[in-house]
Amino acid sequence: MGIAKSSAPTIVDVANHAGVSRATASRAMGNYGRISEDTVAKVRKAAEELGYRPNQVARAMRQGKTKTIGLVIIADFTNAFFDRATKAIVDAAKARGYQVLITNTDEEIEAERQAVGTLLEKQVDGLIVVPSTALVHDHLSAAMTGRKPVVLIDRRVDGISATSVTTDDFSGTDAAIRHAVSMGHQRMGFLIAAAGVKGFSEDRPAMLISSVDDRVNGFLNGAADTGIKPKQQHWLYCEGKPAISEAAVAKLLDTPKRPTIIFTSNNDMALSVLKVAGNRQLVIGRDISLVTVDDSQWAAAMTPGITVVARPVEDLGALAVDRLLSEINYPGRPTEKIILPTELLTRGSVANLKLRPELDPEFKPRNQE
Amino acid sequence: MGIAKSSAPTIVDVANHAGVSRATASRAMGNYGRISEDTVAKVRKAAEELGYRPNQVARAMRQGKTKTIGLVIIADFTNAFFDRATKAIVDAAKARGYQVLITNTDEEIEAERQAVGTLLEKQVDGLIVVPSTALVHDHLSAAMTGRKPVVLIDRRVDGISATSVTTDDFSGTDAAIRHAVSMGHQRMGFLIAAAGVKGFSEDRPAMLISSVDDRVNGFLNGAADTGIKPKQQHWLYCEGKPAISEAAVAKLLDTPKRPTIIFTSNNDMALSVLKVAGNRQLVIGRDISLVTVDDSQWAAAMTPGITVVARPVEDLGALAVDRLLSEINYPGRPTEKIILPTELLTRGSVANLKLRPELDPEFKPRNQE
DNA sequence: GAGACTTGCGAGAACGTTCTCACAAATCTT
DNA sequence: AAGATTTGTGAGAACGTTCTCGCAAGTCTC
Repeated sequence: MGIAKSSAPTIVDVANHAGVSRATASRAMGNYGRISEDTVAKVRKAAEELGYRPNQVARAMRQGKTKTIGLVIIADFTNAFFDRATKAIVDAAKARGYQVLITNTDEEIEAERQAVGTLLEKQVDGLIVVPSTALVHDHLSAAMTGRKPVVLIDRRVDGISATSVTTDDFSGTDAAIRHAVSMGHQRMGFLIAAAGVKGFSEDRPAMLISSVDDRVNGFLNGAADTGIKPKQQHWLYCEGKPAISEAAVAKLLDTPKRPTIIFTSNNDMALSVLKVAGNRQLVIGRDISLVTVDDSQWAAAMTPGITVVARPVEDLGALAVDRLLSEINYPGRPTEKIILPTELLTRGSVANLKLRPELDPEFKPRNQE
Repeated sequence: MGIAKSSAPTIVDVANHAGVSRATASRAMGNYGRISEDTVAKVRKAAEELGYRPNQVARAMRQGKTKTIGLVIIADFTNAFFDRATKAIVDAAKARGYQVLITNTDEEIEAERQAVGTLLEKQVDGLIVVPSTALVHDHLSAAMTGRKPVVLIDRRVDGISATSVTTDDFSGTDAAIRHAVSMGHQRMGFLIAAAGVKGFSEDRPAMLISSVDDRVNGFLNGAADTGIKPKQQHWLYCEGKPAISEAAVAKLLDTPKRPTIIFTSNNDMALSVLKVAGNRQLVIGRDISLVTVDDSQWAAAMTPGITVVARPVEDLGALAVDRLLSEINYPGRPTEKIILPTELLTRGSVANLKLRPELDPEFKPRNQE
């Protein structure tokens, strides 16, 4: 009841309606300080009647805490990481009373720098960042100096003390190679996402993001341990555009003694393999084998299923929120570089050349019957 | 330079450092009011030296505008809509100087109600909502009464005056049916996502979300116009969980005269078809045909490609931001129900039974040679 | 039953900005 | 050259909260 107000009711309206002071009304709504139960009930009732909603901007202004975290993420192409991580982070934050301000950098450092700046101006309590490069981190360090905790996910950055939550891509790729070798594969293609490269190239670029670097090293380790000779390896570092990676796949398939298996460092490139192989009537898991990083619904549903290095992205997101909030609420906590385990999910996309050596186009039958 | 301060510099620090008043410093930073160029330069220099960043919370408090919009979206399973729409909205908002606070309702009305409340408390300037149900909208109407514009996307809600941006799913599904008929299909399965249903059922639930309702009506229209008899239609309304939809697919494939083609109302269900068909050695586009709604990278990359009703999700997101901002900045603008066109992308997942009638398991050769 | 302590509440400041108003100095009129 | 107008600046209020402090009334202690 009462006179219709043009603007939303404030704590003053509630106080007047309940016949108490502003301070008392605030205490009643906020459950703090000394206050009698009767007064709380009276104020709550008044608030209810007026449809009062506390103004969190004003509260943030006074308390210096917005209960909001900033998410700086990369959402290009079908990036299989983006949707899973975002959902996990948003849900975990909500469960702990925080909201998420989201910004997208299309893997561009300037966009990232600007996004961090904007989020800091909005007074977020902390940041979760997928760093677009390991080379530049002054803006992140500056945020930390300004007492805003930063948690990096998916990729590490050297020379910064921030907590990071990443996955053990080295072991994942290493395991993938061993699996391939156990299935009789020797000639291996490797398609590696590299933001800095123009087109594609066999030369390793100066800097790779840490997760991709780990995948490369895991590949090398697995290959060395299983006796795969460098000559049998076909490497292509490749920028992200679908047209480019499709050309790279074509190039791999056109090599004289072409690989029997292709590893791709992300899902977009795996899709390029599917597409180009399909155009050439090559059947995955028979004529050409495929392993990629990151599981997905379609990788599991296809026939054959795609063998993948699965990463616990949901756990990663939830853990990042967990760490960030503890650094927000207990400043000075030591930071940590957390590495979550990966898992090789073997499906049908890797042909068993030991059982069916004739699937290798280079196969020469010893004796014909 | 200067004495190290524990907290971030404010406009007062800038004013002192530049030797002007708070008001003048604010004018210099904000480019408004009467102010000399010399003073602007002096203040800007001081701000630069101190590393001043305006506190947007304080600004929001004073101006009553946060330059933030709230996004209430559904991110369950692989929802192909979520990532594309989110990216489009975030990018469009950023381009116009707005940030996005994102919350996820797992298609639960209570979560939606709570999310809207939280976002309003955070004083967002407007809301973009994927409504989880068409039945309840008091919280959305209340937001609009409180002068916070609301734009609905993906799904319409009757009885609310909010602007909505949806896609013409009726025509899309209608076109899909006609295409199927032109390819010789007569017995059709239809797998329809329905949140309210337990398990799956042939009975149409009391309420479907508008986009799904449009798909059903488009199916019926296309079927009626092309002379498909109701007896040849196999309908299953189905809840979202993968295990359930896989059981529903199995049921369709087990019907005595099973459908030659299955339409699914979303990508999750299409993946269930892929999976179950694969398990039974049925090849998509040969033994069983498939059409779904929403294009995706994998649908295009697979062999055969999946025929889809493509919806302009990026346009939809950008347009939603556009409309929302114009309602924010020009209150009282008339609202509008915008419907964007869909497009049938025909790929190989629909077998041509006219050319190859023997692909129909019910095919009886007229004369054997 | 008088001092010590506890309880409940209100007055006022504070958070960092922008906006309104007032006013002095500079410039324009004729 | 005196009034009228424009220009540039500062003082202070305002946004809606929460927090600190002080004070009156109530309760305990011996």
